Amino acid sequence: MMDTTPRKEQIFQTAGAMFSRQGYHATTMRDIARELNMQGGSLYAHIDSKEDVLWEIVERAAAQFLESVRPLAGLPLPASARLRRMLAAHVDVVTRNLDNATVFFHEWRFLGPARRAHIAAQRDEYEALFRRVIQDGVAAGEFPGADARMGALLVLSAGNWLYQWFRPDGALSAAAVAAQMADVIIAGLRCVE
Amino acid sequence: MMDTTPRKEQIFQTAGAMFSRQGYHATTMRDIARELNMQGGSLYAHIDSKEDVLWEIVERAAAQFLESVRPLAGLPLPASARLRRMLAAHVDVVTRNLDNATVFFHEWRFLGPARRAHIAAQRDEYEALFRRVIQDGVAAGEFPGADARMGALLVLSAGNWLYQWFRPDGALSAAAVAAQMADVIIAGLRCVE
DNA sequence: CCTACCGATCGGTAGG
DNA sequence: CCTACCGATCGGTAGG
Repeated sequence: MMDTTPRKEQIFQTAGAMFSRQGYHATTMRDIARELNMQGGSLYAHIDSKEDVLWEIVERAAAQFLESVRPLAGLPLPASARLRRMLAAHVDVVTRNLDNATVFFHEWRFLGPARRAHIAAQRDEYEALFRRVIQDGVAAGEFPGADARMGALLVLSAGNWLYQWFRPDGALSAAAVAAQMADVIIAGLRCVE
Repeated sequence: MMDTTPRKEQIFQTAGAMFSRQGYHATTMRDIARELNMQGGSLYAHIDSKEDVLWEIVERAAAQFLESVRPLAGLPLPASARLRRMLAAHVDVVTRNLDNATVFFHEWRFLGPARRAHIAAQRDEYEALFRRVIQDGVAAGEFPGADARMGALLVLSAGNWLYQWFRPDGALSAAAVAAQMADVIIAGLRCVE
C-alpha cells in the first residue's frame, strides 16, 4: 500500500511520535528524515524550521481540546452532567492523540515567546470553561461546598496526567477511565463541605 | 557572603534549576558552568558526565517522595486520615523542591535503561502505597464504593500536576492546597457509588 | 580550575 | 528530493 498522506502531514505525524518519545531537543531533523526515508536537508522542502513543526503539533492539540470541550460547556444540562461530558471529551482527545498530547504538555515551553503566549492564553480559556461549569454547580446547589478553582484543577490534573499512564491496549477504555474519574470527582464536589 | 556549599552540590542545584526551566537537552554544560562562573570543562573536575548530574537530581527526588510518604502509610489511623497526611507530605515535597520535582517528572526518561528501570520501580512502589491505603478504606467501610486503582491515580494526578501550576509566591500555601485537594478527593471516595 | 582542543553532530542552505 | 556543505556548538578530555 502506498501512503497517500501528503509529505508535510507525514512529517508532522512522525515528528509527533518522535518528539513524544524522545523529546523535542533530543530529536534531530535527521532522525525524522530517516524515519521517512529522506535526507535531513530534504525536509526543508516542506517545512521552514524545526520550531514550525513543533508549533503545528502543539497548536493543533490546543485547538482540538478547545473545539471538543467548548460546545459542551453551555449545554442546557445540570452542571454535573456538563462536567461529566467535558471530562469525557478531554479524555477522548488525550487518548486518541497520545503522542501529540504528550508533546503538547511537555514541549510547548520550547516555542518562541509569541507562540508560547498564544498557547498560554488558550490554556487559560480552557481552564476557565471548567471553572465556570463548576461555579454554575455551586450556584445551583449541586456542589454546595465546592471551590470552583480547586475543582477545575482537580478535573484537569486527572485529565492531563492521563498521558503519563494511559495505554491504548490496556484494560481500561478511554470511556471507562473518563466515567470512573467523573464518578469520584463529581461525588467529591457534591459531598465536600 | 561566601557560598560554602560544596561545588558539587552547587552544580546539582544550578543544574536542577536550569533543567527544570529549559529541559535537560536544551541545557548545556557550558550554561551550567557560566552560572557558576566556571569554564565548561572545569565541571568535569567534580562530576563524570551530564547524565550523572541528571541521575543525582532524579534519584534524590524519588528518594524524598518515598522517605516522606512511606512512614505515614502504616500509621494506626483511619485510611482517610492516612491518605490526607500522605497527600500533604507529597505536596510538601513537590512545593519545597519545585525545580527538582519538575526535572523528576519531565526528564527521568532521558536516563539510561538501568537507571530508568530503577526509577520506574520506585514509582511503582510509591503508587502502591496510595493504592493500599485506599484499599484499606474500602475494606473498613470508609470508602465503600471506591476503586483503589482509580483513587490512587486521582490523588497522584492532583499531587503531581501541581508542579505545573503551583507558585510559591501565590495565594495558596502548600498546606492549603493539600487540604483542599484532600477534602474533595476524600469526599469523593466516601460518597462515590 | 583553566586553556586548548577533540570528533561528532546540530539546524539549515545553495544549487541542482 | 539529493549532494554537499556552512558556521556553530555540543559533551568530554589532556595537560598543566
